[in-house]
Amino acid sequence: MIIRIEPDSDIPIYEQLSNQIIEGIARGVIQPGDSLPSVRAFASDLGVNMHTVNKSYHLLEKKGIIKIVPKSGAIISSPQDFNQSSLDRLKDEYMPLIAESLVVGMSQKQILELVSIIINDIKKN
Amino acid sequence: MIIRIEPDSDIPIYEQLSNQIIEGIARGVIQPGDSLPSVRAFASDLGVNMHTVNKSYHLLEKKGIIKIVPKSGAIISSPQDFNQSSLDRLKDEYMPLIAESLVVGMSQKQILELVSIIINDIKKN
DNA sequence: CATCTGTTCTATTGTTTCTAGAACAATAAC
DNA sequence: GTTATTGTTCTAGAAACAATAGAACAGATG
Repeated sequence: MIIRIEPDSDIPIYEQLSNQIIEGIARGVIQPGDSLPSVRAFASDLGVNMHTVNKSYHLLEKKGIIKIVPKSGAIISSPQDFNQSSLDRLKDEYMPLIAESLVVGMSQKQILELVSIIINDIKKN
Repeated sequence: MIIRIEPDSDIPIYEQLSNQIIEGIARGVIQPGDSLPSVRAFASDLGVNMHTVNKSYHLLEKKGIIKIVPKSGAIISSPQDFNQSSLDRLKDEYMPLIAESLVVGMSQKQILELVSIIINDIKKN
């Protein structure tokens, strides 16, 4: 799995990493049951600090996407295990983005099309 | 227009304010051509610092949503004035959210439904 | 036993966020 | 024309966050 970190981005490194891991799962590059590299190995690969990777893992665990088994590894959870709070959080995160899309002049159709394009782009992998 | 600021949120105040202004425009509570309160008056209303409101205004201007006319006020732009860079930025922001939705187990249909619900919720105002 | 694992602790550095106060120049109001 | 208001700019400080670094621990794996 190829991870691309941009140190000068306004998005924190630990968030970039979390997002790309999520994208990797969505694309099927990583699958439920698979385990992520150790925080040390991953940090070494990416050229970042161990604690930064650790923070990413804990963010993913908070989102319910992986399970960190101490002294063993970080394992991708099954989609079945998602809960209502994840849905509520996602809705809150969609709202400002959709509002901005409307304000910027996009129609409902255009927004749904954009979302469809992104979904299909992910799925065809 | 009612603005609700949560000082203890993990979302910065200036971003909360920007988001709610955007939502207000999307809902039609504020319209293109309308002007926003002065940074001082708004800050006083909200109980925050003038510079925080100022930062919100500049974020909105960067997004192409308002135009700050020095010594005059901040005016809501028309939707026609949006540009390609806004679209690119929005696409980048949709991506991680959609990927997470898929990972968490939502189907394409469910995602499109959620987006539709949010759009209609905004539009019916 | 030795290694590797995630965890925890202290520490430092730089950035961001928020508040604060003051001053400036141009516009608007009277 | 004077006054008040406007957004802008500057310095400054506090607090939180982001990222790095090094060390140590205890449990699992080989």
